[in-house]
Amino acid sequence: CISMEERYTDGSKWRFLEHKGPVFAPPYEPMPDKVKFYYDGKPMKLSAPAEEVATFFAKMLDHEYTTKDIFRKNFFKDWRKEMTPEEKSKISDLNKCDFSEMSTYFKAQSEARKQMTKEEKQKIKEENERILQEYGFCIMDKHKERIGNFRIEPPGLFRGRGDHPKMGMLKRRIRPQDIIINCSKDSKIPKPPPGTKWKEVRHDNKVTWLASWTENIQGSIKYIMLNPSSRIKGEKDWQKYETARRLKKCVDRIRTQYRDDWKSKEMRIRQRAVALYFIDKLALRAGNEKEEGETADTVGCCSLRVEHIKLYPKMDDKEYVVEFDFLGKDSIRYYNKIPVEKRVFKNLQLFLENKQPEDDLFDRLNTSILNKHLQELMDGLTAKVFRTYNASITLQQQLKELTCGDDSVPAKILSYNRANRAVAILCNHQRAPPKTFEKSMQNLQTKIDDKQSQLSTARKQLKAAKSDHKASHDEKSKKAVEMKRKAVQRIEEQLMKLQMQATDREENKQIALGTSKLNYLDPRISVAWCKKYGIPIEKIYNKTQREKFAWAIDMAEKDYEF
DNA sequence: TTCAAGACTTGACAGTAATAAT
DNA sequence: ATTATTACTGTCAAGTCTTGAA
Repeated sequence: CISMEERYTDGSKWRFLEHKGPVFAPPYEPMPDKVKFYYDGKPMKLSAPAEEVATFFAKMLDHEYTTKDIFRKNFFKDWRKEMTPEEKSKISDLNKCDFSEMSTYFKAQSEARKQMTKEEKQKIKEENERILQEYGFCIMDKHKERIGNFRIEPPGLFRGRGDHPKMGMLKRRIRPQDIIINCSKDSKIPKPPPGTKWKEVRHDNKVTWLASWTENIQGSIKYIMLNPSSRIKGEKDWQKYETARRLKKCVDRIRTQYRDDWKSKEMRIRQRAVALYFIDKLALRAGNEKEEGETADTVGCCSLRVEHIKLYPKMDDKEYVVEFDFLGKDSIRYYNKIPVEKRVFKNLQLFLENKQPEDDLFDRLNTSILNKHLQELMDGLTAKVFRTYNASITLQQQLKELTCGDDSVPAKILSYNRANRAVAILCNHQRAPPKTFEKSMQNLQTKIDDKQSQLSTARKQLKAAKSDHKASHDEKSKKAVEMKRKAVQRIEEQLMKLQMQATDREENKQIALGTSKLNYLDPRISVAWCKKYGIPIEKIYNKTQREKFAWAIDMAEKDYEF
């Protein structure tokens, strides 16, 4: 068994690390000559670099964002950088560019890929498997571990989320000379592709990554790291939940404290206390400040602006209602109306005084001030621990409330999903309703209707069999009654299962359960629940999830308490 | 104290594989 | 066997938080 503390006391993450380096994106294959690009109605042969970037645009032609001004502007600017001087002087207006033949060509290609024979598909699959076996694993401290992302991201056009100022920019191709390799000195150093060199080979065992490079859009660093099933990720995950459990022990004290701070003479303390209240009660993210113009305009708690909240002294039958409306991570909208305590409300009014809509709500606060304060309240406490804690405790409490021991397995699973859903709603984990949602809902309803008529038929048959038996009283008719009874029972079960499915799906239309399940819910709660109610763990976690949570599946007994 | 760089977690979603229905 | 549907996996962007230098 591994210890709760870090494996090494000096902050090192490993002693030995050996891997084969990353897999690069396949090189660009020029268009066949018959596929033409047209400028101003006339065919024009592009140089390979310009053509490659043009194909990125052509591949996206069906997407709405290729019509957006910013996207087009950014793309065109970066595209021109790849052109020869002649191309540059000729191609001056994106609106005169016709990529449609390229687009058609790619569609045909993807159609052809779908039409491949079984053998061809099998061959590709085997090749992928070979690459996985060769590059997808590493050795870390005597263990063979799965690597998370061993393929380098291919070049393409950047599509940020939401209203991103950099959408359409060229994400450049990553070459071996861009890559920093990290491994141990005494390992076999990965070989760069023939004729190339790595940017650097280093041996830093204070970090967990195997390779890194700097991407050109934001200038941030990207990493190759291990899969969630690895020891190093698993231990970290466990640690995260243990920190959240420590918060459970002192959360009452912290709540008392911040409520007290609502009355503080100092503005910065009041702001800190109100912000913390939101983080605790609404599971808001911390909200680091962001560089303006570099990313989409999104906020979290500390970066909320005046324009993001509205105060209603009275709304319907409630008093002191705060209405939140802002774009959070990934530009997902957060909309919520909640009644708050009078003191919070009065404080908010105070914070809003003499401010413009675009001013910060908490002008005396940022995440680093808040986290410094939290650190003093509990070792290892930061804003995000509240999200983990509230998510996990909600799951545990909802499971307790919703699960009925006498329920069938599908009913219990519906309860589990509802508990999971409560968490997803708390964390505002939304998804776009699946494109085929309405249709698939209809299909399910048809199935239910069919099943219902099957049931009534079966019931009639049972009735008939019974009266038959009453008349004859022989063995054969008795058996027939039993058969029919079983048939009815079976159909009833199937019907119930379908109805459960329909309910579950309907309630889940705009809610994404995956993120909370993977990142916020202490898996030991789920494992314990499965054990307690005799639910196979496979019903809750698929294979990947079971691998990620192997530590919890090993560890938790039916009486585990978060 | 501020700032940026760095390392790591969290997040929605698209493409693909697996399974079910026809 | 083929097609439709669902489940899963990989992708890669966007957060959080820490650290170290100015």
